[in-house]
Amino acid sequence: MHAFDVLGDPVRRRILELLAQGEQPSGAISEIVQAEFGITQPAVSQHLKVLRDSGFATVRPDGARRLYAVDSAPLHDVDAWLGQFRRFWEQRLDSLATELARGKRERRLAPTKAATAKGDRIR
Amino acid sequence: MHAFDVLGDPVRRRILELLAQGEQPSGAISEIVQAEFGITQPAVSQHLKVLRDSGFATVRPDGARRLYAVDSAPLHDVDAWLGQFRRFWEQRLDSLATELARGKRERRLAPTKAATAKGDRIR
DNA sequence: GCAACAAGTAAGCATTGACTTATATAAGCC
DNA sequence: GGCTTATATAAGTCAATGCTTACTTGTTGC
Repeated sequence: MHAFDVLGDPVRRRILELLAQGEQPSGAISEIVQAEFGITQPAVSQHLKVLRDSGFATVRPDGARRLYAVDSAPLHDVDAWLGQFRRFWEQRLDSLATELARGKRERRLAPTKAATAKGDRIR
Repeated sequence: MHAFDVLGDPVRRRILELLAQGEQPSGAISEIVQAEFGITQPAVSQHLKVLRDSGFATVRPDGARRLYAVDSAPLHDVDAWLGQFRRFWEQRLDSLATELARGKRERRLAPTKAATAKGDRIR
């Protein structure tokens, strides 16, 4: 199963969010997810299996419990794939920054009608 | 359909990769994808519809053609979600950098048996 | 040892979604 | 106007997946 398919399920995303806060036993995860999504313990266990098999989570036995933790490797891969699109929003942020800088300079020199009409506040 | 579900499909990911290189007509995309995945034109058109409906792509008519382009907003959202895990691999990179620096320093001062035994080359 | 608990597996069912072929819409061209 | 090209939509099929209930496995504590 591809990394993006794994992340396609809201339950699995929620589990990863919980694990992002640190290692947790199956039971604690199950309890929260069952409450939030209204599904049974086996259903959660099946999702944990998917996360294990796809490398998103690691398990470590602790007596009768299983402690789950995030393995960031596949998430890193996803991040890398997104990399090829990052310039799109970074570019927009840059031009926004440029725009703001220009506006600020203009206001500093001589406040214009255009600048104030757009709803910009002069600080 | 959730952003991650959209990205779950390999055909849609490929289309986005193609669009990352710039605006392109449906036909050009279709041609490539059909060749690579062995699917029909309507199948590609349906994927384009999903990308449109979910906000990943925008369309603009050009005569009989439709020019598609990436809309980065949902990709940016996905990137933001990944943000909560970024520290996991950044932390690992930091410790790797530290480790390399330590190794380099040790080798510079006095090459040890341990360092060379691990297969490290002295440059 | 055995009851209780924690977690995973099995089997079956329902839904979703990605594909196909067939068809519709609309623009380009002679 | 009528043929061709470009793209989208409709309807139907099939496989994948996420759920359920039932059951198994392994650990704890008396």
